[in-house]
Amino acid sequence: MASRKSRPERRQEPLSRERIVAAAVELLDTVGEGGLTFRALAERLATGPGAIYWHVTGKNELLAAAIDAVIAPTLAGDDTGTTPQEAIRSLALGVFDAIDAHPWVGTTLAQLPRTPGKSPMLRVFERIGRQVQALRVPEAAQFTAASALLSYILGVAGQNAANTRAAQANTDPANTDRAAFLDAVATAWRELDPDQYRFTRDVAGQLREHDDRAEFVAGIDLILAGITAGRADGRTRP
Amino acid sequence: MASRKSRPERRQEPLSRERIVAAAVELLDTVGEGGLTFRALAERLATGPGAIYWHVTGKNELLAAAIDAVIAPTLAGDDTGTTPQEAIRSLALGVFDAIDAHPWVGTTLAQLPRTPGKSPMLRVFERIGRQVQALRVPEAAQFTAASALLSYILGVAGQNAANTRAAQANTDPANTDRAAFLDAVATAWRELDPDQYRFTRDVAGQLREHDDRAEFVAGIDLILAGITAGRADGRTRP
DNA sequence: ACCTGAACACCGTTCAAGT
DNA sequence: ACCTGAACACCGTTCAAGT
Repeated sequence: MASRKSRPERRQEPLSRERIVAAAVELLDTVGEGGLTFRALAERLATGPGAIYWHVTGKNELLAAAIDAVIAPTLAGDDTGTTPQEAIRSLALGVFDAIDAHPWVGTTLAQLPRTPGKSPMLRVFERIGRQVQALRVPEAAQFTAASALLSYILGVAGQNAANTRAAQANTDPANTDRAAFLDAVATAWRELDPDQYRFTRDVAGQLREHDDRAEFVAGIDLILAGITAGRADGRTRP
Repeated sequence: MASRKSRPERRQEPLSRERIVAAAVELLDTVGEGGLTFRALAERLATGPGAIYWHVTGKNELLAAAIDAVIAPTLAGDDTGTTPQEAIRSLALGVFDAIDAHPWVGTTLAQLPRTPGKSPMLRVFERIGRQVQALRVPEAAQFTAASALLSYILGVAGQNAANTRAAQANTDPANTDRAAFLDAVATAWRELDPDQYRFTRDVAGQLREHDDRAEFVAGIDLILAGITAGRADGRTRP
């Protein structure tokens, strides 16, 4: 009685690369890295595992696309009107925040080759490089400077992902209490052998008031200071 | 006739954690990351897959132990009699060379949590930290400095592993011609859209005379310069 | 105490067959 | 052109049963 022709069912939208990647991101966010399975993905998309292969060559490409979907938006911002240092800081923080929100990104990101097009890393590299040029770094040193910044960002990304995973393993998966995790690490560090781990014990206390994000920018500033060291405009915070 | 009691067969040495880890390293070195399988490992040790579990809790622990076996020896050196900068450089290069010789280390290393004991990363952190203290970095900044250096090292490790893998994928697995790979990347970079990838195209030429190892130390020196910036003894190369 | 190896519960990927 | 889902060739891990 209601309607002559029933509307097309919601779940019968045609499959597409975008829908698949979106579902993959959702799966990764909710179930974690181990949860991304062609079978689970197929079920979520109300189809069979084989269907996905028509739109995507395999799991590697799917993962790369998922990472790209999460990282690319953070690179949309505009750099004009700020100092190069500020631009690099906000660029780096954008990547940091994206990884913080999607911890699974950090795990894989660091080991994607910096190949053209495919990898979002090349876009980050390019953006950093332009600011390095704006810093008037001599041409021969530009590659080194941009690479160092990118490597640092990737290193922190990996460590951060490892920490989130460890935090989730220690407590129940629902409770990602970062502070409690840091406390546990600090306590463990303080119990290390004083002869073998003098320094680690010394800095264990600093873990308590530790802010991952602030620490991350501090590292960026350290590298920026190194890049501009010995120059008239060498101050990092202008 | 030869001997009354036959000597125990070579392959019947009892299983032990060390033998298992050694076999795992060998497998990883020869067949790569995907080659480390409990079945393949069991075959190499002339036993069943289940036997391994009596000595090792699972694959994660096995991988961590394999990494430890490769990294730990590089930390054996003595730091006395050199400047802190030199000590940090040689420490970092030790890790770099170990990863270069065993590319599979780079993939996993970056995502091991810096937990006590388990991870070789904590030992590296400790060693770096001591030299940071020797650099007379103010106490409040020591953690940041040591963390930045470690993150950078881990980031390069991951990138390096990714590059070796990409190089092996492009050419036949036997031929890990790094130079040819860099050439291919340089060419690809030069073909990028000039509007979108201005910087990357600019530095593509530098890839040709690029030396991974030298580039790595240059980055370390950049961070060291940042750490000591603005101080009387601020020069990195004394 | 230590080893064996079949069995369990999964994977990614392929591919004939359908529409 | 696009989808289906059974089938293939694997995994890590467990565990009864052996010595």
